[in-house]
Amino acid sequence: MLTAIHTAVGELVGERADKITFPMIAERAGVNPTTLYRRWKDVNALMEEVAAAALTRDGDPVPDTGSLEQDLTQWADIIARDITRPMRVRYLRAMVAARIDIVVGCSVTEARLEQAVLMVDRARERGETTPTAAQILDHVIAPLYHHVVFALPVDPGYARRLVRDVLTMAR
Amino acid sequence: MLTAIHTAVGELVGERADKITFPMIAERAGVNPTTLYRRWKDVNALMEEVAAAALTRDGDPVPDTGSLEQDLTQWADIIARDITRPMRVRYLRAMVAARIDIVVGCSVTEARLEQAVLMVDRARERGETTPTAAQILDHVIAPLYHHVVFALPVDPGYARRLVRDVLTMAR
DNA sequence: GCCATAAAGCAACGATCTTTGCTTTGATGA
DNA sequence: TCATCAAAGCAAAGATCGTTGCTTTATGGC
Repeated sequence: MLTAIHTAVGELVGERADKITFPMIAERAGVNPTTLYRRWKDVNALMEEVAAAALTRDGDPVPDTGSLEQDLTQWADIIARDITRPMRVRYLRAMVAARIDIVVGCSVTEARLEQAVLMVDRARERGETTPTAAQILDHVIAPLYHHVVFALPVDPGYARRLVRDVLTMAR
Repeated sequence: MLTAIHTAVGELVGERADKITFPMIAERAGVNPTTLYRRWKDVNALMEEVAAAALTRDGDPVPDTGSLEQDLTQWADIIARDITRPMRVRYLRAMVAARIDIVVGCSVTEARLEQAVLMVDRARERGETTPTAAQILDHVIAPLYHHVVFALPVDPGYARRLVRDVLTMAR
């Protein structure tokens, strides 16, 4: 029941991010629109719930190659591939539009920060000189998201360039 | 007439970025809704026009202090103050939501790029070693917008820190 | 000054969303 | 098993949006 609703929202976000209504969701989920109107304040409230479930997803494994440069390159590449998927782009847009950033955006960023901290800590234990985790967020993650949200190109070499840039800060 | 419509849209964006309709705009502007339905394809088309007019605004003067670090610091500070204004934040959100990024987002980014090029060129003529204009966009502008869009804090020192970071790339 | 064309207003219609009262289903505990 | 209460379905009414045909106004050329 509830999962049917969540998947229905997910499908609709994947198809048309513009103008998703309760009746649409209800039809897909095979429930009565009234149920949705009664349970959630509005469509954004439901979307927030779905986005939180979809994006706060489990800990992706963090690369551990033995060199921070390799780790970051792989990591940035994975993220770049992930957030440029049309479906994911629409999720991001929908999130921003629905103002669910305060809740979800922060949790996503925090997850990325934790991953960065992990890689940086390992590198430091190996004796490498590293940028801070916050710098990695600012100079690798932020530009990637910026390009996605504003529909700027994210070619394969771009993530690599960002990693190269942030590493020069450590020297 | 046309300006009345534009200002009406601006007001509405400033108040409620969610669900702006032609009848709302028409009422504010003192015109008939039909006029809007006939002239613009949909609300997004009108929003795009207004956003373009509001954001492509004239060439803000670019700082010219005689040192790139000073220039960038002042510039980033101005931008940070500008894009954190509640009204501007709502504009950005509305833009992203309405998918008018492809048109407007690019033009805004291009304007920033031109400004960065100007400052970098001047610095190079003075003999300074500088990052590229593209790097300034990636590592100063992008993190600022990222923080705004995802509702992360943009305290005064943040812009300064970004500038410091990007300058270390040039050495 | 008059006519032609384009733009804006008006009004009515249809479609869709949203709300609300009431009924039905289903799960829980005595 | 039955009683009870919460949650879901149903149906009708109300509100808003979006569309379209027609009328009115204004602007420019002759």
